[in-house]
Amino acid sequence: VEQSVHASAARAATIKDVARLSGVSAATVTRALRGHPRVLPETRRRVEDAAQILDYRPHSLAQALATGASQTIGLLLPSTGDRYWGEVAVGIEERAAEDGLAVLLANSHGEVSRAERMLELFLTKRVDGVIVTGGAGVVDLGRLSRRGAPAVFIGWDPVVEAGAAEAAETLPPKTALDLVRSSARPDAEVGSDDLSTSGAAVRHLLELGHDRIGFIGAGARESAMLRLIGFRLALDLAGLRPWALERSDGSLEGGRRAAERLLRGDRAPTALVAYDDLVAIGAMRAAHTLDLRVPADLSIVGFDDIDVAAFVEPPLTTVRQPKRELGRLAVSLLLERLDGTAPPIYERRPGKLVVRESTARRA
Amino acid sequence: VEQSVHASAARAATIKDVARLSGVSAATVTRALRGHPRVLPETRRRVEDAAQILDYRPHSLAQALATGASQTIGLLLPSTGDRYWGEVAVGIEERAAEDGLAVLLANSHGEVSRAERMLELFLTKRVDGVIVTGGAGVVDLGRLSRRGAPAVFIGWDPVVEAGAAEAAETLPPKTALDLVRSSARPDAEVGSDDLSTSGAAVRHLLELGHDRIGFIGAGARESAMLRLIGFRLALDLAGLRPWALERSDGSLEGGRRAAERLLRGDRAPTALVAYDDLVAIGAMRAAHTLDLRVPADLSIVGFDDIDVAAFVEPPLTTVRQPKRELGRLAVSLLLERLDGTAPPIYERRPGKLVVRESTARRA
DNA sequence: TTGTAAGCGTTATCAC
DNA sequence: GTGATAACGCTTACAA
Repeated sequence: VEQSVHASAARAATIKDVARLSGVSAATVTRALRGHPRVLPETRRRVEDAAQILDYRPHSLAQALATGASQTIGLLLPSTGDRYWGEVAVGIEERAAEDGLAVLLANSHGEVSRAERMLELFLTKRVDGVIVTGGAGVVDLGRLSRRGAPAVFIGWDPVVEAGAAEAAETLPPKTALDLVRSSARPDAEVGSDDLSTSGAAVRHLLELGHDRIGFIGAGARESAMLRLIGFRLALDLAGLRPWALERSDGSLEGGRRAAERLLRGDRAPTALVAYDDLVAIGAMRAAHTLDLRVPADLSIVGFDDIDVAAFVEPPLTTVRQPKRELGRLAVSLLLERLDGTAPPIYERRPGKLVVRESTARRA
Repeated sequence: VEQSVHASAARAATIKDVARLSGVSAATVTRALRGHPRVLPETRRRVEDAAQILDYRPHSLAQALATGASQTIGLLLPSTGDRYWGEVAVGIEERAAEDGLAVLLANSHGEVSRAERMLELFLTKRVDGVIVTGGAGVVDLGRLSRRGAPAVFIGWDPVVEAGAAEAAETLPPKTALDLVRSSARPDAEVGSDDLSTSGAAVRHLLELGHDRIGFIGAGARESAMLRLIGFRLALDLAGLRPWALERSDGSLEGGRRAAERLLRGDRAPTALVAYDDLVAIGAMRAAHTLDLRVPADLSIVGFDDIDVAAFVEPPLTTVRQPKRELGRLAVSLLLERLDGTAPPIYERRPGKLVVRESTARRA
């Protein structure tokens, strides 16, 4: 082994260096530093001092190899560029850091093959567990668990037959709900309480006197279907029917186009519930283009309360999701699963209606 | 060593298993699998088959320990919740994945202590290099290099004296520029070409006949100072002076407040260059609140072209930054530095003016 | 071309 | 309480 002349300056101190300096064995160094109960206080002090002097940091890869735990978790996001998931990621990273866990990041961009590849990378890197976000119903749950990596999902998308999105629109709401919920699910999943939260949005519009309320969804992802079903359920309760339903891809442009279709017909609604804020902002754009005033001619409510929601024109009424909290919660659940198995869990957190200026009493 | 009866099912295959099955030594397995030139084709095939059969994946932590390279880089962001940095992160993650590098993520939230702590975590995890984004002028460059971790910065904030932000406003532009550029810099840095890009924004407004042009900055971060200086330089060239200067913290709300101050006075500008799209959108909000029409009464141009920029009311004229490209570039530069040292580099990428509806000819 | 053996930096299991 | 010593899974001289 080649060693530079200035070895001490170049090379990071190892446990052996500390052992030598403090006059004990490497084994004792570990014990002293890891808080093992049976170490003489005096010994512990000597070791700690030596470690301090040498600026010793345990080599975490070596630790991982020896212990079998890498103290690292994998985080699979649709995209860090997405402001919703970006915020969720903040909560995840924050909570993980509190427990000294490092976070390995990957974006799936909604592509199955990419998701699989990145998950594989995580497993190669020997993560202790993974958090999969943004509905990757396609992820092979079996493989994950076979490989011994506990996983927590945020926003699981059930693997449903082709017609699921349509079913959520047409089947009796309760039936549709059963259908959505019947799919195989992961052991641990957290998310927002889409069903009730969507109801809150509808009730707000009902209170404002609206009865021609439309909905713009976002395909077959679970949150979209649940929000739609919640929407229908709430209308049912008021003895109303959805005035119009449109689908989008959940993007700004998708929202704009869907709203355009909705508003150009002769069955234009007076109020609109959008899948999320992005779709809602897209819809507002469409309204403006068509010379409709928001909220005078059209009320709009979104979901999430992303940061710009309060700054668009007019400021958007929306249902705030506890984004960071969801992230933190996911890590906590994962932590529980890291040592031993925990019971299956399906946690929903409520959103909160934030009334701003995009909704108004029906003209 | 305890071994379950179903060892083969429970335990992941190691290199020894592959060696045994293919009838060679572990050393040969490595060589065969890593593409070492001197392996008999026949042997290589046998090994590959065995690996395939056993579903063998090298334990990357063990590899890292043996080779000294973890094939992992650390990414320090201000926040994944920030849409600009979120997009940059997409480019980084994407480019890294192409080279099989894993990305360790951490958010600094602009806090020095947090940044230091996370950087420390990265080093503990033995990352091969780090990418530090969003102006962390406070990061101890010396320590990073002493610890042998190459670093690439995206958006370095020079460590400047307290009055720097003011200097950028008051000193002769060229002098201010020298001042900003005089600060110690990291070896490798990439970013947008703020100076020229800002000029493009100003020229656009000049062409529209504006001569009362204001600027809303964002403190002492380098990009803010350079954009301000570019702004002043471009006005100088036209024989004009800045009509008004305001500072903000670079947030939506900060932009709103700054614009409010600017627009309520009797020296209200007819056009505004904002530090970035967030500030610009905040400013638009202020304008609307004050019953000013955009762009009829006030033209506004932003920077970045974040996704909502095209969907706010009115759609925002802005300078598009090559966000993902910057991220990719940073990884490429880091890659060069990973093996051996590369020459210092300071790469600027130009932005592109995207004219939409928030700017118009002066009334 | 291939095998042997040492080593990467820890931790865990024994003894003492 | 502490020290040897053997793992952990892989790579890389050095021999053969």
